[in-house]
Amino acid sequence: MSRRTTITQIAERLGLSSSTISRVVNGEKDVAVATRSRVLAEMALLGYTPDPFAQGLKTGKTKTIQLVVGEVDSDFIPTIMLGIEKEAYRNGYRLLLSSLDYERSNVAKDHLVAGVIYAIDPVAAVDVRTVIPDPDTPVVCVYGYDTNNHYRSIIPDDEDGAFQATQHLIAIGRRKIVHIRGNADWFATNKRMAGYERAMNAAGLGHEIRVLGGQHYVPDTGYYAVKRLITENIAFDAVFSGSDLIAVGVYRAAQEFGLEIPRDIAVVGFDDKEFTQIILPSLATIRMPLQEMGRTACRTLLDQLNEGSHPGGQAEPTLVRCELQVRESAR
Amino acid sequence: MSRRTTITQIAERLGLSSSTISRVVNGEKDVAVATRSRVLAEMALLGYTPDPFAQGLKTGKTKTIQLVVGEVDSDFIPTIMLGIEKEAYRNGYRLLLSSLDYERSNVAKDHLVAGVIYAIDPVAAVDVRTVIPDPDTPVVCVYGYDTNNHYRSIIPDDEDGAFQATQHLIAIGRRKIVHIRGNADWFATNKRMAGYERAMNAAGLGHEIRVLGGQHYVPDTGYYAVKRLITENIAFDAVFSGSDLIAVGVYRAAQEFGLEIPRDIAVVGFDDKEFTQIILPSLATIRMPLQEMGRTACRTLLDQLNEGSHPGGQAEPTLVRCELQVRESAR
DNA sequence: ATACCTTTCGGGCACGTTCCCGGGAACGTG
DNA sequence: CACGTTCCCGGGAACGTGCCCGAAAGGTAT
Repeated sequence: MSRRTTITQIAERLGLSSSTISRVVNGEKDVAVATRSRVLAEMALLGYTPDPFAQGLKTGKTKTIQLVVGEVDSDFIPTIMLGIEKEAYRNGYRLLLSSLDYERSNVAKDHLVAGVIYAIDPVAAVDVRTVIPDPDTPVVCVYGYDTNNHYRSIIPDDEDGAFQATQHLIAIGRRKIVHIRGNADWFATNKRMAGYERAMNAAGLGHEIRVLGGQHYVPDTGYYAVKRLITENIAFDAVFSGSDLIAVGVYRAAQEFGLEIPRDIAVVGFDDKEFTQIILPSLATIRMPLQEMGRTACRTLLDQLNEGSHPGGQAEPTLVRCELQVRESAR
Repeated sequence: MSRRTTITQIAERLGLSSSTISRVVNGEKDVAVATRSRVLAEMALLGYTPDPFAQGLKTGKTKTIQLVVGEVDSDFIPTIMLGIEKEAYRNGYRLLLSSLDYERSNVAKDHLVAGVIYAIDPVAAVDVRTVIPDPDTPVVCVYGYDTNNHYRSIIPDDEDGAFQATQHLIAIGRRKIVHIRGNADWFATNKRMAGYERAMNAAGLGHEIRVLGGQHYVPDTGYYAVKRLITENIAFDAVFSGSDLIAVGVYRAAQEFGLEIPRDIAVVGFDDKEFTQIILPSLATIRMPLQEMGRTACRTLLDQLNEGSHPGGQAEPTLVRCELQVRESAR
């Protein structure tokens, strides 16, 4: 219950006015070097921190950014959050957490937050403008993206990741490389397929391009794709899976039909989920730099906040480079 | 940039005083029914919400609770967070997110938060009192617990979970059940062993009790334990693993030595990680009610906030019941 | 009729901070 | 010496809300 130290207390103890203390707190120029250091010393002594409420009330600005997540217990969001958090706190910003389900219409309703970061699963792409009531609050999307590019967004470079995966399979001597894709509702599905095709064409393997799947991102999609290849007697020596989960299906089919990984078929997945290092053989995959994506998203928002410059018209999503993780399934 | 509607605006439009509006906002009794409804209608019309800054400045109280997490990208924390979040927002509280790493000494430093929830990995048990500067701020721990029970904490009932696991193995006809435990630094390790022993004794299998492991919660611990059993020619028909990760090691050893799961040995893990449903055969395990734990933790904190009653002396941790997930590895 | 209580409402100060404005001292420049 | 300019610093009004205190109106008991 002990009252916190205020700006006026310091002023009285030093025989100054509260205005002066305020000036040194905000780092303004109109204060002598001697007085400044005196104030700083006293502040440190009493352990002064400015009252966020009084500050917010007076200025109308906040050092709080709202973090809206689709599902907190999604696989990737937490790591993204970690990146956002580091960057935010490093710049003296607080993080207000809220789930999309429970905020819906009242995101940034009270002028309590300086900006909003949307960390949403891209599958459930929403028109972000419909959710933000105030068109003036800066918004940045990460992982998912705003459907009409009205706000800036940071997303993984799926196309390049797929390119790396395919290129690696080619590099270890595979030629008949099959791509098993997920459902096309998700934009990344096409990006990954494009990367696969580009790598094949670049290696002069355009005639070997073969794409299967197209169902959901679950093991069954991989299982049935491989099963079909075998029953139809189509030769292949490698699989680039649209996701790690699809690769699990490939594993199951391979085991069932007596194919050995990676001897008979090499496999590369996408996502770098935890189990890729647990299953046998360990699954080579594409790792998305989740933490860096979060960091970049926060950085982008902070820049908008400082410059006060609004993105204005359209803005292409910023792509972040993915990285190949070479493991037993593809070497 | 448009200014928000304030309490005084409503007062002027209705020919009342700001005090009256304040009274109806806070639901106090000294206001006529007629005036109350008039004010409420006007509030709804203008879309009024009280300014959190002005409120906080005046009252010194906040509707914000601080959520301190060990590692956001830990396996269990996110789901716990989800439970906390639901309960918090349902009661009109905001959630301030901060990581232990970046907050350390300045948790709840400014009187900005009403209370603190610690969602920490229990392995790195900290003396929470040393981190909270103000002894008067209510604190609740979840998943991990305060080493000296100075604050209330919500943790899974590891002992009962282990009991259920062992009991199930007995129910499906196994007798020579081995327990492979993790490292004893973590308090839950002993709880789980105790549950195992209690179930064995209750079934009159006390003479069959056999505990191995004791190293870290990694696959190798399970692998070498099983390897030792086999090389020393000790008969066993089931394994209760201290964690899912340890069970993975059991799987590997079983495969290496030609033991079939669950025919030769049944396996039950602990944690219900995602990969338990991906590996073959799917791993039976104990599921911790993470979301409910979060909910309970938040509920507990809110109760403390409302009653203003401090836990006072010591408080035993609240145990939340775990649930057995029967899968292929143990049926 | 007076005294007293209850209900309903307004006036006004305070919370801690920012910011505009103005004043004095010091420092030049003609 | 008079003047303008720069550098420091204080006074005081807000920001939107809560809350204490008192006032007016109406009712009831004496």
